[in-house]
Amino acid sequence: MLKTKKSVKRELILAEAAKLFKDRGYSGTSMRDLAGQVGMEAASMYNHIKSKDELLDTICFRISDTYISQLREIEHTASPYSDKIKALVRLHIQLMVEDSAAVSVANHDWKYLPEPRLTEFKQARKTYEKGFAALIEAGIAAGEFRPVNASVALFTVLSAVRWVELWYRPGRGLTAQELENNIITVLLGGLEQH
Amino acid sequence: MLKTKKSVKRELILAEAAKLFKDRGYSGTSMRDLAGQVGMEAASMYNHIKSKDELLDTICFRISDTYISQLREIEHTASPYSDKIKALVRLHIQLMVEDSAAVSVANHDWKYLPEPRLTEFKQARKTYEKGFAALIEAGIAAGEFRPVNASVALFTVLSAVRWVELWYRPGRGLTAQELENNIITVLLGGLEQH
DNA sequence: CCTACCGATCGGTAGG
DNA sequence: CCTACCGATCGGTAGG
Repeated sequence: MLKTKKSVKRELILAEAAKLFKDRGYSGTSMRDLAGQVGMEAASMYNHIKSKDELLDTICFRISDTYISQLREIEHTASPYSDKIKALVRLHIQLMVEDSAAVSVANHDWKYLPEPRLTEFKQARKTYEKGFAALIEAGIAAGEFRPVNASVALFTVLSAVRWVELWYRPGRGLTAQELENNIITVLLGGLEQH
Repeated sequence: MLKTKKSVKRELILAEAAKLFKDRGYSGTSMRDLAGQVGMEAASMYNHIKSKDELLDTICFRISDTYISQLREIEHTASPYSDKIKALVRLHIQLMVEDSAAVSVANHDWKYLPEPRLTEFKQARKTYEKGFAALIEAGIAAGEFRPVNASVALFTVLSAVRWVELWYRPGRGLTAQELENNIITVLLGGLEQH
């Protein structure tokens, strides 16, 4: 019972931390800022968390774990490579729309992770990128995709999805579905008419 | 003579500041870190600069001025819209390759600008985005581009170019030319075969 | 361009 | 969960 209440408070702190880290950056956010947002004194938060570093660590690795487990699932489906790539693009957009603060922190503030977690995070990201690139290369080998440089295609696709976090506001004209469809059209079909 | 030497030193400080801000963020970089990189004491830098804020301001507005003046030039050329978009994509990639630290700071740390410069920077960015989006819409109206949502296409293109700053290292397999050509192929032609 | 230093704020702990 | 407080570090200034 007590344990449950504490973990609820801990989740609240994590959620507010993600928002503040997104808006002001990890270094730009003080534990007193965060405490104010949560509604307690800075010292009191240390009953729920170990340190500022630990907040960043939890936020970053939850996101990277999600990406990697979803990639594994998609790898094991039997469908065309273009469908696999589309599914990954939709995954990125959905996560960004659902949990934009945490995704943003994992994208920008991971560099403040202290060792050895910094190295572990970079390795997780590399694992994900290699799996994604392998799908693109397989798609090229299968004749589904143009013979572009797979790394360039990978990063073009991955990054094309990242400004969603900066400008997309749900309910301002465009639904998440329309957003997905438009981005996939540009990335898979290209801007030009054929 | 003295004036020249001072401005040379000032440019050195600006260049090192851009590198540190890129690597550690604006808030994560102390004036003592920067002084160490430049080779003087923190207090001595204030003979060349006014404040830490002023460094950020100069870096950010130099970049936004460059983008806007180049956009104006491209707008006034008489060429197909797809060529105009390609020229803008090449401009982004070239600036990123040539001056990746400053571009990175203008992309990520502008939010630490103090008012009223923060508002001015946002306005400059909006001006650029509107000009870029207008070219995409004109291209759609002219039948050159698919009828996608122009805002989505704009941000997909703009952001597709941003991971260049994170992973591209000159002379590691890919030249800047090959990079440009591959990115343009994916964005304009699409990943899928047609 | 340096030494010496300012007040403010940082992440975190002690003790209740 | 709070008050009180720690040593460290921050951006910046005075004065030479």
